[in-house]
Amino acid sequence: MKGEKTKPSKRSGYHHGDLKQALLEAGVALAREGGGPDAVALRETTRRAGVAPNAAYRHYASRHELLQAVRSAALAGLARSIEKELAKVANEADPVQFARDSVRAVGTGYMNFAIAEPGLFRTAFTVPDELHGEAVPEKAGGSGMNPFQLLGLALDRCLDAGLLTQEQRKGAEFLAWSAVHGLSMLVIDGPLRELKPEVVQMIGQRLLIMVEKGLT
Amino acid sequence: MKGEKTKPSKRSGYHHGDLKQALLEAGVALAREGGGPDAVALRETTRRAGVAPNAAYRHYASRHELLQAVRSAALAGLARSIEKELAKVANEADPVQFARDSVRAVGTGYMNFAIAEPGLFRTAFTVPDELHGEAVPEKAGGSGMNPFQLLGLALDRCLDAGLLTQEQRKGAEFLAWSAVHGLSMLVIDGPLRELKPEVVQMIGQRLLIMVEKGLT
DNA sequence: TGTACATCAGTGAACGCGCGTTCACTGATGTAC
DNA sequence: TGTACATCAGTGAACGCGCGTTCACTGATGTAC
Repeated sequence: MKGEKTKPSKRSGYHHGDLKQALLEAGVALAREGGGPDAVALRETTRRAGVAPNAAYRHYASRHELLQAVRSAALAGLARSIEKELAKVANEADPVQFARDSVRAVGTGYMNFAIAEPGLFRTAFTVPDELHGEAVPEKAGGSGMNPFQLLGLALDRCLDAGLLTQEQRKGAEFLAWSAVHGLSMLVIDGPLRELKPEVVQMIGQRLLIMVEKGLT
Repeated sequence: MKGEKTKPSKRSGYHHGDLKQALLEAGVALAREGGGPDAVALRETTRRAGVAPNAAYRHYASRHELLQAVRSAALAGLARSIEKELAKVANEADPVQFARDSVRAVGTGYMNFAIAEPGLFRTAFTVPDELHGEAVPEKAGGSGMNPFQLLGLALDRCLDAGLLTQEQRKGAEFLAWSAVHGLSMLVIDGPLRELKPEVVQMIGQRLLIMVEKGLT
């Protein structure tokens, strides 16, 4: 047996094994701990991976490219958080209740992630600097849907259940998303940052009710 | 006449005249042009003011303190934008319509500022790093009310007009604010960033309708 | 009104820092024969 | 199965940059007499 190779992230001599992945993980850790994208420094990332600074250039063309990978991972994490909440309501009988709960779940998963991982959340919403038409690769984990698509899914359920008209459904993503995104931001960065968690939780629920009522 | 002193921002020899103000203005310009708080570098600020780097320390204890001043100015700018919209509806007959329009005005002024001055908007919502109980000085321009207070004012009008019950009024700031803040963020930094201005404008109006309906 | 002097507001040079990136290199790996 | 060699994935040293901040200083201003 070639047992010595089974430790994937341990250095096996001169070669690393999977440096690209290790760098990505280190970058994610930095974004998480450092509270945002600025904390993802190429040098510090390589330091964490136990490698010379320039070794990163074998796998990423620049610091910016590494950051985009981290951003992608952060977005995937957000998606996973939403999916986790969605899974809880996956088997409902009443389609109307099902649709309502789905929208709620998306909002809850979104805000949960923002509060639990503010650094990654901020990183996920960093503007990609050069906005050349990127097709959103969205690799890691889960269903492969991004947060926006998951919200669309939940709203489609409202449409199917007759909660929303075609007219109302159109562009509803933007409205619901805005509300949830805004509260998340205000809680982690803004003036609501020192509110107690249970208060935030309550406001979050009221916000979702407002969205439900306001959309129809 | 002492006409030589009338040019306030022109250097009058060794002494500057009003360096503190000049630094603040340069800092605001940097935040505006650079797209956010990171662009407010102390050295660059002094360079703009035509002064040695360390001269800044006569007026601000640190880069951080300068940044807080810039942040304060940005917040004041936001308040002014809201007040501008509020002023348009100041003289209404029907109190219900007046109240509705007031809330709309606050939201519109808020979003207008975010879109017109994204750099200042981002700076306004930078976390003050050390969150020692700052009493929000809120000096410059206008009524002296901050954006949050202006929103509260508009919502009070809804309460007065009978649009909102006491129960509904409570904490309504957070809900309305979240929606408007979220759309602003998504438009300037997020996935809605390449939407055409007229589309954004329309979504903004729909969002405000949603808030109105959702709050009651 | 004129002078002495303390105070204020600026200068100039230097510090150490961490950063992203480039260069020429070398150790390890895998493939052809 | 053994060896030659191209390729790959790392090293080590150095670059220039802009930053925030500190130091000892000096020019300008205002006040007391």
